[in-house]
Amino acid sequence: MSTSSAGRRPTMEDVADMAGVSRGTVSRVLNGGHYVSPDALAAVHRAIRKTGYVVNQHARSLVTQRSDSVAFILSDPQDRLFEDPNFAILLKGCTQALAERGITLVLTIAGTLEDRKRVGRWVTAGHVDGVLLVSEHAGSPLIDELRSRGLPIVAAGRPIGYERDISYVAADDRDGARQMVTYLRSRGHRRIGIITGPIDTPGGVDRLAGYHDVLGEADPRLVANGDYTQDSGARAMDELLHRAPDLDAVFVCSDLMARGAIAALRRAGKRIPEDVAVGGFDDSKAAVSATPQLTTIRQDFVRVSTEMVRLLHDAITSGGRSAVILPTDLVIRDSA
Amino acid sequence: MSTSSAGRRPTMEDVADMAGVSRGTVSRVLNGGHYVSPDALAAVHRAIRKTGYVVNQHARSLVTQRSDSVAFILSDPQDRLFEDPNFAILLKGCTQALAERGITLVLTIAGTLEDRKRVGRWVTAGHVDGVLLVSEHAGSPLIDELRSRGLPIVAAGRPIGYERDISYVAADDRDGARQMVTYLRSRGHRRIGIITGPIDTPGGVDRLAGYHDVLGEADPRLVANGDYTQDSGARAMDELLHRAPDLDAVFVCSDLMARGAIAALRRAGKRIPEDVAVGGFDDSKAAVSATPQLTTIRQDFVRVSTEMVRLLHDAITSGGRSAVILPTDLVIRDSA
DNA sequence: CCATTTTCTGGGAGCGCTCACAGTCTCTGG
DNA sequence: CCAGAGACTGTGAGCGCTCCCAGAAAATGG
Repeated sequence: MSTSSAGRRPTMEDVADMAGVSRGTVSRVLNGGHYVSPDALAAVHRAIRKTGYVVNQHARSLVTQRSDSVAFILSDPQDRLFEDPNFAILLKGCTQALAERGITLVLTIAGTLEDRKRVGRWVTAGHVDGVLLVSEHAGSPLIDELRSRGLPIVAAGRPIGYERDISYVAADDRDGARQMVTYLRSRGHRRIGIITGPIDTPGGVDRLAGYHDVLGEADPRLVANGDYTQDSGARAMDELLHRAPDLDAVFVCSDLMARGAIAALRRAGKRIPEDVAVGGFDDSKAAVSATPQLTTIRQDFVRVSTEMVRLLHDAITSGGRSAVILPTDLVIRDSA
Repeated sequence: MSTSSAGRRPTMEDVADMAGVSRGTVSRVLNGGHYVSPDALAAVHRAIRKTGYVVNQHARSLVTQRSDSVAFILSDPQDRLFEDPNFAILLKGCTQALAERGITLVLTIAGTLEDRKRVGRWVTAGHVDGVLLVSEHAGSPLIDELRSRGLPIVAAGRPIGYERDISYVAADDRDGARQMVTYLRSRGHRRIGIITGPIDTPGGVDRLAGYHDVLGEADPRLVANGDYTQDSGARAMDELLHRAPDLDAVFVCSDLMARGAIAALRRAGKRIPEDVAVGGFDDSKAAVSATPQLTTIRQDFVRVSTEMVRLLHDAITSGGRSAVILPTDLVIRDSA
């Protein structure tokens, strides 16, 4: 027992001594095992098992300048996202896709401004090699800070105001909205309302833009705002019914809001889809569990997550930025 | 421009040079600023701002053996938890409580066995100083691995089989169940059924134990198992109605399952609470949004999170383990 | 006034790893 | 039989920080 003292966590040196080789050989074994003789390889593996050696990530990262981790930063002030089943898919998808590349995903929440600062410091201190940004609202100082450090970033959804600066993966919100409104019109509806998402989110502005693409300027009384929650959908629907009692269809920019809108329509004595047709967006679980089942727009979140990871990996290894827009599809069910 | 080259990220040395002091002084400023003259302090701060210096966490951790981060490990094979509003409260609470101590919380998901291995390696490599364990099922190799590395651990909920080994914070499930069943009996119900959670979770076994505490061995036909999902609650209720059509009350071990059970009871033509009284558990949002509103058992998750963080912090700084059991309260609404 | 204490500073050592380089040893083919 | 090309190994340097210690400078007390 000359070198291996009691409480200390074993180092490469300990492993090397036990295996009768040098640090360098142990390192080679750990990093792929090339140019290592079978004997040495076996001896090192045995020594690793015996000592219970685990690499010291800090020492490794200090020299490699890499941590093999990326952060998934959630900067939604509310916890809206946790209730969104699509979010869980996105998170799982990213975790999975990164794991395949040997990278660990860690999620940090940065709801408050103070959180954002703390997380910014944490991230720039070198804990991660890159960042996946989710639901970052316009004008957040976090993006600027990360950018100034040269940290690779990929956003989920179009990062308003930063389209030319950071990579992102987004569903084609605008086209999805166009598809839905076109479909509603093709079914003979003429007074088509819209309940939008928050106007500081891409899903808010782009889906509204798609609506206008098809209908032109339309009647401003047919436009109401929501915030993606079920309650806000009901409230916006009430408003719409009040302002435009003759409306015969409504495009609701999220399935959850659509549920609220349907409840409000029912309360007003409207039948769906006979009196008012309802179109949703997301094709989340809420779409099929609603009555009637929602006609909606599907976004492929599994695809979004794999693309995000691909882009981030590219950015980490070779730099550069790019954007990917994924198609959206109309899913016809019973509500329209 | 002798030292500060272009692309390189600034080091303490750069800051020291610019401020006209030594590395040691910069380090002192960064770590509290004691024994530093006002002049030097100002100069260093100025240099830090000018260079945009951020500490290299790997270099620091390599010597301090600390990372000032802790992991929140989610090892639920399903994504059940993401739909649980209480989970969001727990996560936010822990993040907040840790932030107050200058520690960053990162969440990692370890659903599959492979994930668990990867996360185990990641954690033991030194990325974090401690671990908050959520919904760890009995017999997971993760606990053993973390324990063998001497990593401080605090579990949320009683860690079955590891009660003497790792710290934990739990609500008093057993007493909560007792309160509910006692209440149901006090309202005149005599055939009281139970829909349990998974029997490999503390919430599953302890709430059932509380039920038996009050009712003795009871009729085995009155016991059905669920898995905390709404659907499983409905299925278990159907089963119960089939086996014991005369039951006049049911204690459902989660609010979400209670919603399912209510739906099943309705389908069977039962009125709630007149024909069958229903008691839930959790006092989640689901409890108040249900019709009728659920009589349930409240657990204070904010308190759970602060206690978990306190215990973990103690464990990190001074070692040792302990357990905290928090009281649960009966909340009477309309379903019983 | 000098002897102490207290404040403040610089620099060496070393945390545990990777990487580049200089070797050594074996196996080819001419 | 020897030159050259592999295969394999050990070692030094250094990543960027903290910690400790020695020493200088300033404040204190008798």
